[in-house]
Amino acid sequence: MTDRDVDVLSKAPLFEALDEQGAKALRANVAEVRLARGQTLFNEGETGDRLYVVLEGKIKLTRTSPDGRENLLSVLGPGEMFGELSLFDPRPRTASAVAVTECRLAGLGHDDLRPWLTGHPEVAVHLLRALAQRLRRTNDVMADLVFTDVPGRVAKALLDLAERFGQPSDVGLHVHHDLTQEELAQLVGASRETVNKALADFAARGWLRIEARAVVILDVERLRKRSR
Amino acid sequence: MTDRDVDVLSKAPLFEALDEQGAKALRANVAEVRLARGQTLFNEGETGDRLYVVLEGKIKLTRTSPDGRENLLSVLGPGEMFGELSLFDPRPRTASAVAVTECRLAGLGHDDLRPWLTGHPEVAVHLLRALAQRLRRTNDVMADLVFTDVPGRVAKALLDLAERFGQPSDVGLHVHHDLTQEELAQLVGASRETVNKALADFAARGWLRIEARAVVILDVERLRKRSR
DNA sequence: TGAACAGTGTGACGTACGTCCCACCGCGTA
DNA sequence: TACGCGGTGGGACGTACGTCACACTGTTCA
Repeated sequence: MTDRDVDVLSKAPLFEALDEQGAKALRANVAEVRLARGQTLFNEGETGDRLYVVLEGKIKLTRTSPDGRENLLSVLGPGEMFGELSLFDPRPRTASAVAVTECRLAGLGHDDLRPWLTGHPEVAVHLLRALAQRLRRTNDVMADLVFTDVPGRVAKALLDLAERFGQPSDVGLHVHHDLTQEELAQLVGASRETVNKALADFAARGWLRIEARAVVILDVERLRKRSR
Repeated sequence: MTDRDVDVLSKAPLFEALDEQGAKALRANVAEVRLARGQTLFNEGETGDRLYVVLEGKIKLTRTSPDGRENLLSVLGPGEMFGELSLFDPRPRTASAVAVTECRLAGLGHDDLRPWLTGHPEVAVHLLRALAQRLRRTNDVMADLVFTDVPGRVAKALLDLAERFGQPSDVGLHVHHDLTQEELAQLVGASRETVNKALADFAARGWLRIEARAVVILDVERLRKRSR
């Protein structure tokens, strides 16, 4: 594990609560996992009690409806944690995890983590806070599904991705989200075609430029306005 | 606090992890709150760090969109907990709590609870599990919003309410949900009119009977099938 | 060099559901 | 008795968005 990895890990809610010594001890238990683009880490319905933190690359969490349609819960980048639900609540996974780009993950098993939860209350409290934040975010997304139209949701999704993966440049805010328009559509709960049209419309207005698996946001303010 | 209240409280995830002695000690800190139908306990945007458990009656959690439209997150009955997000993650409340029926609540403040979180790891772990379950449920609801049509969501909502508030009788499963059709509509993310039509359709098919703020489910199986 | 394929761009068409209406019913209050 | 008022029932109409269809591009693999 590189220094950079250690740095990324320390930003995850799980490690935030630990002092240098504790973090070091916990790090000793992580198993590193590497995935190629498109490779799946685990599938909906499987049992599993491992939690992961993204070290490098991007992972998507997806659900499949009975009739085979897909729904993208979220896209996670470096420092973000997932898979913890099955750890706190021992049930089959309710989502699949698939690599959006080549990526490296830090994995921690139930047995490695349990002593930290029971022996270090600060850790549990930090995790409670992290889950509470997630619940809030999820409720926000739900409200958007009900109240906001597809272009609005696309705008919001882009801004969210920009916040986490965006890189400012002289020409605009470069968001290399690595998602196909199909995946973007699954993320906002719409069809690929309507998402495409929304993007084309934004581009025609000069708010952004479309690139392969990326957009360059030219007018953040307009986009933000459209998202509400 | 009556014996019945003690019984109800003990089913809340917060108390589940405690032994008889611990539960007794924690109960000593609860403040009882009474609300009349329609009365609001707290509002979106307010600060607050109290957690509540419903002792009797029903509470709804609602969010209001910027343009004034309402969204009903959930309806909670006896034994169910709410308001804990602001306790774990100290931010303004993101939903309002309003009494759907006359009701009584047990309230616990941050200061009363903190020692239990840090001193009794089982409590924190139980709460983590409760939040994980909530997150799973919320994700389910989100998937329904994307994939299921309004009648399907209505069917699902009724079955969910039936599971929690339903009382079997000779004629059918009596679900006294205490919600107006408007509230039901806000719960499933649809307009009052379409929910009404869905209900009328179900009734015409003989799957249920509509009553004031209640339904009697006559054919659970058909309704379940329709919900998928 | 071409064939196959994944991803994108765009138009035509159908429909589920929202909005706008109004009628009706029961209930409390003047 | 009449009058509002909150809630329900249900029709007419518009539209956002899904589905289908097809053309176009760039990339990979014979």
